[in-house]
Amino acid sequence: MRNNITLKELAKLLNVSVSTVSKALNDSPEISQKTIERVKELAALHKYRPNPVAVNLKSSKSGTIGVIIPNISNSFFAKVLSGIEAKAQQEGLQVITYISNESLPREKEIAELLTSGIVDGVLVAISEETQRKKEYDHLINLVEYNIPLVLYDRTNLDIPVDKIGVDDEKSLEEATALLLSKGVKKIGLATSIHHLGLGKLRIAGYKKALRNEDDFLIANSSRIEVLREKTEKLLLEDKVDALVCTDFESTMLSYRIAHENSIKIPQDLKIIGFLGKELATHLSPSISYIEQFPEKIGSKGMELLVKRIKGYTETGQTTEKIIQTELVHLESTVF
Amino acid sequence: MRNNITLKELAKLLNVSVSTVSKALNDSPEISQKTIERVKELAALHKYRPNPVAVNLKSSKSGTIGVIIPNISNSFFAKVLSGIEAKAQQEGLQVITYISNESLPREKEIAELLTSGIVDGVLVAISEETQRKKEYDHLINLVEYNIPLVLYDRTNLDIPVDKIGVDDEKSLEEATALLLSKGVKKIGLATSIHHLGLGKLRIAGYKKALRNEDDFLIANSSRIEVLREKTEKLLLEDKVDALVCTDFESTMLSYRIAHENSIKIPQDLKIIGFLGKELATHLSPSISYIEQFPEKIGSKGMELLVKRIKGYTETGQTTEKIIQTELVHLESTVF
DNA sequence: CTGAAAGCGCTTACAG
DNA sequence: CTGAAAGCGCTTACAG
Repeated sequence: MRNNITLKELAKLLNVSVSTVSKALNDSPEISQKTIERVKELAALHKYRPNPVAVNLKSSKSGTIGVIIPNISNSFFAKVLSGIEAKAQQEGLQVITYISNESLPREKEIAELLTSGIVDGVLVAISEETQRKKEYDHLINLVEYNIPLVLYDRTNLDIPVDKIGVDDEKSLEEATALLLSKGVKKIGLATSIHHLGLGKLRIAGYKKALRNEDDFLIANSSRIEVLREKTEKLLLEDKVDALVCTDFESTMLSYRIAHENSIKIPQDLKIIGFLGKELATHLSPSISYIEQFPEKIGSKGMELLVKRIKGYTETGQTTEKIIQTELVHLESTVF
Repeated sequence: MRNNITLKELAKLLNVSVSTVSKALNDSPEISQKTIERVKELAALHKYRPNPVAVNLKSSKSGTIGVIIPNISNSFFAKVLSGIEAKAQQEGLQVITYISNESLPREKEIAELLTSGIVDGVLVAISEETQRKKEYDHLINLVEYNIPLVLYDRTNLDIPVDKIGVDDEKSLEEATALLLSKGVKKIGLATSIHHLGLGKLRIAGYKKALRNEDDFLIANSSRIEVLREKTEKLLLEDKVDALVCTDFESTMLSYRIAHENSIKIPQDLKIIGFLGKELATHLSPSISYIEQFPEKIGSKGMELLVKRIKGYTETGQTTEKIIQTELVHLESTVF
């Protein structure tokens, strides 16, 4: 049953004033070396730690940043959080996590909460619903409250804040182009996220690489059974030689359908998908995937935010960073 | 460029004292209905929100709880966090996330940080290194600082705090027993976590079900290549009819080895593994798995913590809860 | 029913 | 070099 000692108590023990103790602990040049030493010694002895809440009240800084995550069970976001956390630790900042569960109302609630000054800055990946309904007032509101804001991953919305994203279009364009360069003729695309901004960009990349509209072979549905039918058609009727998949669901489904129909990967079918490294490498055969470096997105996003908080960035000027993706070749694209 | 209005400013605008405003907003019976209405109206107009930092300083509560997570990329922990978050939201609490990366030094740092009273309570799953070295002083220290502490998931250590865990031994015992009851003869076990408390318990469950030592067929190694060799031996030489796997790594590896050697699942080999639902159902064939209900662990853990914080639990008395696991049958155990 | 005062634990401009 | 005082934004026992 221990209690944290306060400045006041320390001062009493030392027979000096609270101000002197405070200054000594902060290495103020106003205080003599001797006093500084005396104070620090006793402070260490009693394991004094400044009450962060009181410090925050004085400085009107909370020393914490808020992170809004659409879905933490998505390993992409879990890794982004990991990157954010690591950087925060370096900076001596705390991370408060908010999970929006892809819900706009929840996101609004969170944003509302954050206007009370509970955090010094916010990192947001907007929810699916927010993307669909294009309602950004709650985010703009944060900016008006002078709360530094950085958008990560889901950045294709037009509000003037710092952004850190992935070049989603380019990622699938390059993947598709690579298959073409290897002489693959029929390349299909499977997607369960065509209705999201993210999915649209990835599909656009695929189309850009193929150029000719007649070559587009797309299976799209957010309903798994429909997507299954469409993908089966691609594999069995159109007999595609390769499939690029825009997300976990479509990647795993394609893999499953191939297996069920004894279509051999990579001999009969190449696959490139979006999966985390652990999963992609552990599948059999392993699946070539597009690495997005989520930890890097987290840490770079945090960097942008810290600059903003410290006022290094000019107001009225925003930065947009793109983390380049990388196609990782595994067994599913062996030629 | 908006700024949060303070009680003082509100008081000036209303020509009443700060105390009156404060009491009115808190529906104090000391204040007349008329004044309460006037105050609330203006507060709403100016979107007044109490500065949480100041409130915390008065109440010496931070309104936040800390969660120490060994590894957020592990989807089990991500889901636990999700459960914690959901419950925290109900309780109006903030969640500060700390990732220990399975490191004891980092865990100590975090614990040290938390003694400053930055949080009202802590949920901890200890790191692997902490488990191995059995160093718990930093946790005991938290208790001595009167910071309510709840251990989740990794709970087999002897310190007197509330715990919320999984019955790891029973989970594999039941899984193994089920296979036996279906007439499966040779049941092997693959594990990459035999050196961890968790792994030991799961292995103990397997042994308990089999009873006879001569029947134990175990492939264990934390080095993937060694585990591969041992598991191959189990499959190709010992010709086991079923494999129970204690973790992601061993489950995926077994699956992969079976595939490489054209061993048909479930015809030639049944598999029961530890995987998240999404992955287990999306594999082809899908893998029967042991559901641990991580969200429930999170929310129940949070419940224990909240009770402790509110002082509903008697000091000196600790609760230990176990969340029952459930074997989910998918294609890999079709008979 | 309303307000002045003290105080939560700290920092800092100012005086001595 | 040290200390008294004011103040960060709030709450609450006490007086009127």
